[in-house]
Amino acid sequence: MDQIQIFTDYLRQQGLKNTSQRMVILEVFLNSNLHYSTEELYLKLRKSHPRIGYATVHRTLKLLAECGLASELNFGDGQTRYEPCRGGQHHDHLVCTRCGKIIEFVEPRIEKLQEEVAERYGFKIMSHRHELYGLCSDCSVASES
Amino acid sequence: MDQIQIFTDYLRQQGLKNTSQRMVILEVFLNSNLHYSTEELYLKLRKSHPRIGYATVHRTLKLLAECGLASELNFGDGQTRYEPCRGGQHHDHLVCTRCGKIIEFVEPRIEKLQEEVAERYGFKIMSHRHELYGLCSDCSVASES
DNA sequence: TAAGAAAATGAAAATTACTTTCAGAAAAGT
DNA sequence: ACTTTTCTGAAAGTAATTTTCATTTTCTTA
Repeated sequence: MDQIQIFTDYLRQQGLKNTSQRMVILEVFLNSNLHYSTEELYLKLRKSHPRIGYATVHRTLKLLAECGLASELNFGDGQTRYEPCRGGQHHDHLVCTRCGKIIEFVEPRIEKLQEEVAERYGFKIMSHRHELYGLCSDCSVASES
Repeated sequence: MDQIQIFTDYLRQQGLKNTSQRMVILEVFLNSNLHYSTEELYLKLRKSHPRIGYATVHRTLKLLAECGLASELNFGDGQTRYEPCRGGQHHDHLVCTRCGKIIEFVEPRIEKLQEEVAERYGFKIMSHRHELYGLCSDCSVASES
């Protein structure tokens, strides 16, 4: 089942309506590998669909997060970002504090140790965030000058 | 060198002034093991020092973070929190999404794997955040009912 | 110690990101 | 088509944080 189907099913199931705006936002959102903030996605959409408002973009991103098609990210810059969930492997992020580049990483051994830690405290993990901040390879070279 | 000394040295070095407000805020902040938001610390301070303003508390917490005496935490509830840095071992957090309890954990093996991941991408880690969200032992028992 | 320069304070205003409101527009059921 | 319900977009409202500004305080320097 593709992502458009997942979304339309979710809308129907919730008694919500399938509007052209929602479809456009979903499509543009999916066809990118970026980590959009609401603002950024709104600005991008405005080029091709100038009539779509900020609030609609915001509300749609929330919906996408609800139905599992997007995940909310927060890198401490005061803006919530969204990335498409491709149903693949869970990943975390390296964030370059100089150029803003975001690299995704997968490290199952860390996931495993997390579980171990949680168990130590009788804690039941529902979600987590793990972000490494610093300089990406380009920027750490650049800053040596 | 104690923390008051670190702070006064930092102030002098930056050409900033050593005021009674700053000292009071530092003292109250250090004498607690909580993870204060600006609001919470302001309210606590107001009981003993009603003349201290919110903005001063906010500015002082920022200063403490700058000079390494506090670290900023962000658990996604829209409030920045601060905890005293005791120069001890680095720790991360388990956050109970039901009762708000915050448990600190230390897991050097995770720290080590992080470094390994960073190396994989030629990335130089400056800081990181790692938080596990879920139910603490009390709350997971309570929610079984 | 007093005077001057520089910075801090606290109240209020401004900013920022996000969320809600509301009147008109669009979708889905009848 | 008609009716009900939900959406939309613009604008207003929130909440946390940050800045402004007139006044006060601190830290030299005379």
